[in-house]
Amino acid sequence: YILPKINLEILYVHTYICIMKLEAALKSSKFKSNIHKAGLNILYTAWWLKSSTTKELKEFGITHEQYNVLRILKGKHPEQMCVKDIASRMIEKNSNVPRIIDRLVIKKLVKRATSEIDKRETVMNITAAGISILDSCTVVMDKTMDSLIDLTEEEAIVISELLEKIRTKES
Amino acid sequence: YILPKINLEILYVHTYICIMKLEAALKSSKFKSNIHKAGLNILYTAWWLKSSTTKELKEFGITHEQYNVLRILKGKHPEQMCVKDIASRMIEKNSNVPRIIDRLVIKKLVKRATSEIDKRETVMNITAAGISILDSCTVVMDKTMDSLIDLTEEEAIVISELLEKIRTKES
DNA sequence: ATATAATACATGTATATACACATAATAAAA
DNA sequence: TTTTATTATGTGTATATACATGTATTATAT
Repeated sequence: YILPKINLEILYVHTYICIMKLEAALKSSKFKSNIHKAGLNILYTAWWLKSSTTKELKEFGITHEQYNVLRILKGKHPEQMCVKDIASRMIEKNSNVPRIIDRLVIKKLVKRATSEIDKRETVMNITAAGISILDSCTVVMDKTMDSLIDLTEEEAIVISELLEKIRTKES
Repeated sequence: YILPKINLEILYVHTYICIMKLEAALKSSKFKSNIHKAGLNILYTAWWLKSSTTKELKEFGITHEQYNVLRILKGKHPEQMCVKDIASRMIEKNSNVPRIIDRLVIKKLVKRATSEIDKRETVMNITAAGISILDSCTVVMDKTMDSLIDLTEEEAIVISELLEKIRTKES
């Protein structure tokens, strides 16, 4: 890859700019290694991204995780999905899906029933109200994501490939 | 930057390899854009990294957040730190530091007292037991981090710069 | 000096994570 | 078929996040 140099200086012509170096974010002067720093940068950026998008969801009365479940359900709609299927698609794999569903059912955004085929399974379906609220959320969320992640197409691809390289493990 | 091409194919000569493309991780066939995909990759990689390191801490009986607080306290040791100072150095800025401290005090890894200078402040100090357990944790954590994040020095620097570019905002 | 504002922290509540364990239903084995 | 194992989910507990609110202390303003 040939990446264009990330020139932050050019932005100084504008009024105020908050360059969020990790050193400033964590008030730490130096890190053990660049590998270590990359790890902390990933963790901190994820927190930053999640808390920024969570704020946007607040007016809709749902959490980031509930939004995630609704998106997963809509992806298969009108097909039903069981807890296991939803869990396997969650960003945070240890999410306690039954309890996230509980709250969505209370809000009538999701319907829940026992599967006819396998009575161990609980099958979920997004309701019309759920689709409606999800669509409104999605507009805001996509716009927020685009404004938060201000990278070129090329840079976005590189960051995905580097992150996927990190997660690639032999065994 | 001139990044070496990330050649994943070369790894196939080994026995088994788990290439964690985001599509596989989230069982999703495609994403709205590369920007969007980058965002999800950041969130998912952070979860993956955090849950992997959390497992390592389990034998020491502390959580990722407690480890973080201990490291912050040791960084200033033998100086005392108040809640506000600790909070500003946390990776997750909304951490409820007083309650994380509660658990560390119960385990006698941290001592807590009211500040003499400003009685609103509570000042914390890591104990000898705290330093001892932290040192053991750090050995394991650093090794884990290095084995999880298998990037070249150059790639690690690029990923940090891209993440810092994302967080850089004008206002 | 007194009133008001700001600060630092504690605490309460709802939600979520992480994980252990219980239970019912299904699959597999003897 | 009966037993055993596995699977899918529910539930309980400890910890953490996110956020609102209360309280004591300090700073500021009049």
